[in-house]
Amino acid sequence: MERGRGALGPALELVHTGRAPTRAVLTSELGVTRATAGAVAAELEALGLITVDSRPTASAGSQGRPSHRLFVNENGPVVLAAQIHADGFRVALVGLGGRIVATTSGCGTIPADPAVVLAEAVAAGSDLLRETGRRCLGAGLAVPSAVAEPDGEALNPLHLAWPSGAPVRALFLQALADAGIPGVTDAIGFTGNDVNLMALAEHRHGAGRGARDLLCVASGHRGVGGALVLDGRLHSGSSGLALEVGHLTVNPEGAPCHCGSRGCLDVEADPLAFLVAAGREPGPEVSLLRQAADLIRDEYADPGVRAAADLLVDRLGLGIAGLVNILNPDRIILGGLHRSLLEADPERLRAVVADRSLWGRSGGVPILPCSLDYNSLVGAAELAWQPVLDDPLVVLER
Amino acid sequence: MERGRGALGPALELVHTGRAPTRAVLTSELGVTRATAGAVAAELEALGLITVDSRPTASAGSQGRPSHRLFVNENGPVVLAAQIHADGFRVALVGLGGRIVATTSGCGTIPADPAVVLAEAVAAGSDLLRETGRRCLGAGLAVPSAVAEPDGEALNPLHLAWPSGAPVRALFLQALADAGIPGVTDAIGFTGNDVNLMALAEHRHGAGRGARDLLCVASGHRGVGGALVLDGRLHSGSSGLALEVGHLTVNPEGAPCHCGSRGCLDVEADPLAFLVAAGREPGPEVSLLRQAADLIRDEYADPGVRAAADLLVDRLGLGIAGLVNILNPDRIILGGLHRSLLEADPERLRAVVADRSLWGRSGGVPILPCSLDYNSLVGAAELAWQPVLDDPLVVLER
DNA sequence: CGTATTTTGTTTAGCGTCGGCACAAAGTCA
DNA sequence: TGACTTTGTGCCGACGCTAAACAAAATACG
Repeated sequence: MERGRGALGPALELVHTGRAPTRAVLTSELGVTRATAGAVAAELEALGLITVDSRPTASAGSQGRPSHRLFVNENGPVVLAAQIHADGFRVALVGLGGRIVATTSGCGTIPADPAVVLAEAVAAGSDLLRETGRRCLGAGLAVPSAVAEPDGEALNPLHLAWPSGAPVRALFLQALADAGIPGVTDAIGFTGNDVNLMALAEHRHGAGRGARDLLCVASGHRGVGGALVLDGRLHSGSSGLALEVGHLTVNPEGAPCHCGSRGCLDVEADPLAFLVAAGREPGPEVSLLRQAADLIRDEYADPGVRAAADLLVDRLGLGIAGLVNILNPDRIILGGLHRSLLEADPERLRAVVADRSLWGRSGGVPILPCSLDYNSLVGAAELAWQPVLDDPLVVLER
Repeated sequence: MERGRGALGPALELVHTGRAPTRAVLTSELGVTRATAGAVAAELEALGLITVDSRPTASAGSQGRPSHRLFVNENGPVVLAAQIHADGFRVALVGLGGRIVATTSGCGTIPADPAVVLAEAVAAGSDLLRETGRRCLGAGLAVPSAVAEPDGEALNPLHLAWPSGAPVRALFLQALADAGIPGVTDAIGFTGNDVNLMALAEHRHGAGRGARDLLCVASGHRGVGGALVLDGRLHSGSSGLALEVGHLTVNPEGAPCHCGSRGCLDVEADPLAFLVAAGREPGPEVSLLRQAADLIRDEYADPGVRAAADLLVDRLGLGIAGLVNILNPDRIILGGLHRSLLEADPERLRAVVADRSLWGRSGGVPILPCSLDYNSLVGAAELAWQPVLDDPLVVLER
């Protein structure tokens, strides 16, 4: 009927990730004619996904007719994103462009039954949907553990007191169905490890934008997680268990690890390791990450704290160098404790990585702190948006 | 003009990799109608790339009209593949389907000037082309070292006495141009690390067929190499230096390595390490790999040899388990010495990997020996075939 | 042994999607 | 103000596919 069907998804992704501010850019990025790009934009606008500002822009610079500007529709549909963490859960409605439209959280002890938490989170999301009146096109969930494919089971969710192997995806889908969230069918509901989702979010909307091979490393509470985005897609391995980087050996004389080895990244470079190295007694009141990050922020001048930070940076650098030798990414982003360590002394970590990775060439890879708030939450939303980005028509015409 | 243009490349790849023996299979694999599949097959036949056997097949089994069978054209065009190794070079003409049409080799000491060797190899390939009268559509080169992108420079070609950073791709292209090989322009000539190319070949035509995430590990002379094929494409990292797996720590108390650490896979699991562990003096007459493989084949019953093999398997298993935790492949293929070790005792290696990888689930990944002769050579040919597989028309209509 | 059934291959018609092109619109530059 | 540059849009035609009918070649079954 109309022009521009095949290119609909790629075009939406370009606007979504902020890489197509105008129809002219869309034309070149998609490699189609202006006519087709115009038709694609018109179709996306008709679908309510993007808006076009055709007012004469006060354009500075180049000559020629100024472009109309393309925006994600700020009042368009949203997806429901939920994140479970050690201290509770957080739920958000996220629009295209990774914009958080509304968010709420629930705190307190996480019950041992994941179904209860997920039902609470979904109920909170349902409330948000009712309050805002937004149309919901999907839902995504972030959990702080590995998620095994193809069934979406949480493996070893250590700091949640959940049973290992809990079928979180099925439970999440059930909770969504029970809540009767309009627009979300059984087929749409995605689940992922929180570091994976941080990587996805940072790649689309944050410090990882434009990277082809993006490596993320983060430590939130206990242990160290990794994630890899290749050509814009999350690489989670054949069964979802890739980038379990916590058991790289970074200190042959180090502390024993439950994996049977010793000196693993997991036990040498997480918040607890940092607090212990700094000679602080970890308190139970706030999260280990918060305690560690506050210590770096407030007492970095203290020699003991500084020494502990340097030690952890050296260990972390060894682990990252190993990953650089294996994955050869073109950008690295750090989250959680590692972000704090990087920001406190960017040069030390870069030097260690460059020194221990095999070729100066790949050792010179940029290492950046993550740049988004709630990046796992936004990443969970990306999972939910993916079907829309793949083909806007089939999802919207339900 | 005709039907079936967009699907031409995918269709050729299906026949090339042996996944489309008939038009009927082509129909379902491409997700098109029988009409289109027929047109595609006709076009590929007209281009001289495939042949169709429409004789009434003595088909056993299913009912209905028997399919005509599709074959790669055995008398069709070829690509030139060259491999440089410690003992000399080998050159082959390789047709579609990874079939080696003709091959020759040059032995002797590799001169310190790579341009000389490459010119010799290309000259040998030129002779083969003249003798066979085949049309040549491209050329690929395999070298036993990392190859840095985007310029194709060989880094640390330790056992070739070449300078590190030698621009082997440019030299190869120059040699091809000097030889005036018809059909090969400056734009077509590809270079890759030999383990990478082994992985590519095994994925397309060997033990890796059908795998989605394929990990290869091999040791040919000194050191250990790795390679990864993701979704049918070689993952060589942002600058071609991915899967440098030789410096994974597999023995904290092990021998020092030139990288500054100790107990690296490179020095713990290569042919030299095996010969030393078995108490044999490596001789200079044949390659270290040959000596090690012969020892395993002929004297595996000897307690010292057996103990050395077990030790290397344990070290190798530790390294592979680390890779499994990071990459989560769905199949692993071993080459060189590691193939011999695997074939001598398949269960020991599998047990070590399963034991040391984090989840039994990903620990249960199949580990297989490589199955092709000259797999690096065939892989180099795959590099050269790739443009044809991507779009048969642009390459053939020159 | 002949007919129905199944599966494959081919032909024809039709249509959807995109490129090419001409033209209009909206700015800058001299 | 007029020439130039760049962007947006409408129209037409071509290309590449699907759909549907038909033909061919085997098996299944009475």
